[in-house]
Amino acid sequence: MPRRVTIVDVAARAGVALSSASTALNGRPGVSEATRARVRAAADELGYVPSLRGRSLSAGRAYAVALVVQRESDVLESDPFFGAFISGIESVLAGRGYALVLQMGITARDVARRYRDLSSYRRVDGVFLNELQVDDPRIALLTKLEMPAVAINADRGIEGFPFPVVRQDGVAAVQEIVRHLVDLGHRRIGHLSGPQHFVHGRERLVAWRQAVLDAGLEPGPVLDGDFTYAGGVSAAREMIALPDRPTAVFCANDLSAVGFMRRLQDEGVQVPGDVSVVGFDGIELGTYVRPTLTTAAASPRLIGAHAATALLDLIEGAVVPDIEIEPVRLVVRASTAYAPQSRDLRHTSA
Amino acid sequence: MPRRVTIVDVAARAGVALSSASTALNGRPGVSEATRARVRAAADELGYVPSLRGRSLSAGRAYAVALVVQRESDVLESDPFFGAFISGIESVLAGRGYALVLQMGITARDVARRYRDLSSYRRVDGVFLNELQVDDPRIALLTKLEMPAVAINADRGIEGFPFPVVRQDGVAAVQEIVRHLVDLGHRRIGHLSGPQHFVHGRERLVAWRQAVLDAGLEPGPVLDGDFTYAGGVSAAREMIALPDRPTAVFCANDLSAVGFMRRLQDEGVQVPGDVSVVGFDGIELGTYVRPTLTTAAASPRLIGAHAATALLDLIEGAVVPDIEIEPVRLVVRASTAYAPQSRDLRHTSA
DNA sequence: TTGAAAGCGCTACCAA
DNA sequence: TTGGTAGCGCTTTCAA
Repeated sequence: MPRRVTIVDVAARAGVALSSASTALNGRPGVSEATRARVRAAADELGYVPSLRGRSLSAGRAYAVALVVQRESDVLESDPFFGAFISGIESVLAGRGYALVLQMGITARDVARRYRDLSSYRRVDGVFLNELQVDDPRIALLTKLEMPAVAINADRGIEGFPFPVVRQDGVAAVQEIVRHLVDLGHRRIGHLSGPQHFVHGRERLVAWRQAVLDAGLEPGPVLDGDFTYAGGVSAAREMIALPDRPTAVFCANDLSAVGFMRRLQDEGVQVPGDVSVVGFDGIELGTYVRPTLTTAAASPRLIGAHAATALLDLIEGAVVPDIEIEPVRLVVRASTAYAPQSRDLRHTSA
Repeated sequence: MPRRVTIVDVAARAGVALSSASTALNGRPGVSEATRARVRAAADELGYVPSLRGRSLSAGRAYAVALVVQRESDVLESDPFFGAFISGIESVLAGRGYALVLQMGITARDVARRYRDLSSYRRVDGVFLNELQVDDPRIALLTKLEMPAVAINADRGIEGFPFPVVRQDGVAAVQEIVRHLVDLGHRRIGHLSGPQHFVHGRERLVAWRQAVLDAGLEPGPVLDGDFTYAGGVSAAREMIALPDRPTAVFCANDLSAVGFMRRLQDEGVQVPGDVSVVGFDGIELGTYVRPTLTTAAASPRLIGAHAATALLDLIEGAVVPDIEIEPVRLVVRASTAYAPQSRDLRHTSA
């Protein structure tokens, strides 16, 4: 195996000093155009590829960023959000010479340890802060570690949030959802919640309640969910036992909505005949089921791309403003229809 | 910010030479136990963490491995196999100080470029070779690049395959599937295929045909699929138009099976009443749909863990044998039932 | 504008 | 067993 071509070889070939070769190759000012051209030519002829390792040690950078996912091992499987998110990140990193390091942790302790290790070994130059929790301990941790980070959909209310944030508003979509249901004549609109320690779980609950109140209605029952299919199943069981059932339920995400619908149907409750169901996320699964799921379509790929751009800019010393992308939008499909009472009303009033 | 603690500090604190500190810390022979203990103590007191970068440059290793996924951006989303596979990989890497670099490419050219870049920049020490194709060009590429690799479910037939292979046999499961269908009285058993340029696509077709022949039956129609939900939908449309429909169809994977069932049901064909359907993979989605999908459950997490172990061993210079894990096993659920004719037969013969 | 040289933090070789 | 030292490949500072 031939020895690797180094910048020393390039400098020798071009007949210039090592330092000039470096300056020329990196497009830094300080060499004549003639020299620069000569060095570039030499590099090309030799097939020179800069060593990440040498550069990394010298420049004090890893040229890599990390995404730490906190999941039960099998949940990444059923959460299709990540694929598109990662793909968006990757599309940007690749073009800028950075790599994505993916790590997984089960518990919050695991995750904290992964961040600590990433930091102490200097494995990466920055991280994505995804699926934020209320008072997320990672924020203090990363601040302490002085680790550059970009947060996804952090709570809007926090003053002096220490990292740039990429946001896609979901509140307006929840309002659209509720309006859609109200327009269909629903008067008793429940919510299948996500875990309230998640920012997006809480945000959706709060937005739902507010939107229902804004419509002059009493908020329907809140069923506890956890963003999983199984959680949706249990919630349906719970709802069926309720004395005064809602005619429509807004579920905090698609996966739980699908479990919820599944169980309702298995129990003989018609969707949307008896109960309208709405999800959130816009995952493909929502089009596989019957009825197809009315939902609000987020843009994970776009979020990933913007977050990656922001993180690299931040690492490279730029001042990065918060980024707001096009809001989540309502996608009406077949799981929502006129409320049963409403049909009666229309008949009576006709 | 205090200067980082380096091995020089540790050596000074312990009152030994830099080289002895390195030797002691890495557990290499060549220092007395007393010295080793003193160095370790000094390292602890100082909170020393070895720099990956220094070590990386010096040792000529990246302490990272890569998984390059070839997908349309949105397909990773709906292919839940990867989550568990990655989780299995990660569980091993973390314990051995390696990181997983995840890259994505759309076309085969993209993917080849990613491998080349990983190699020329020495970003990683090895790669996983997943979703092998027939005469996969990556094999020659990685061989040329002298990149250590571990392949997943490579074709058994290849002599002198250049990399260690982690295998989970799927052929026996296909035989189980066909036997299961035959036992249910099916005599006309079709196949919804995967792309034939994939090793696992071809293997499942071949195994299906052989198993049907072994049962003394004529292989039913082969419907072209591509492992996607949409492919399953089209195949169902195609099958419905067929003059002589099969009473059972073995689909090359779960995702296409779900699309296939969906369309059949939308067209009024009962599953399993009119047609029994079987998938392959054992993804969670198969339990979300109705009827729940009979399938063969692979073990992506286990495969990932074994592949990671093998790859790290290989990188560290060990001779790594091929690994065979427990075969894929049939999981009977609700999408398979007695063949319609068979019911009649049983009535007549009663 | 160019070139020499000092690190970055570690491993590994070779004397002592 | 120990300690000095030469790299690994690059960036960057400082003279020339």
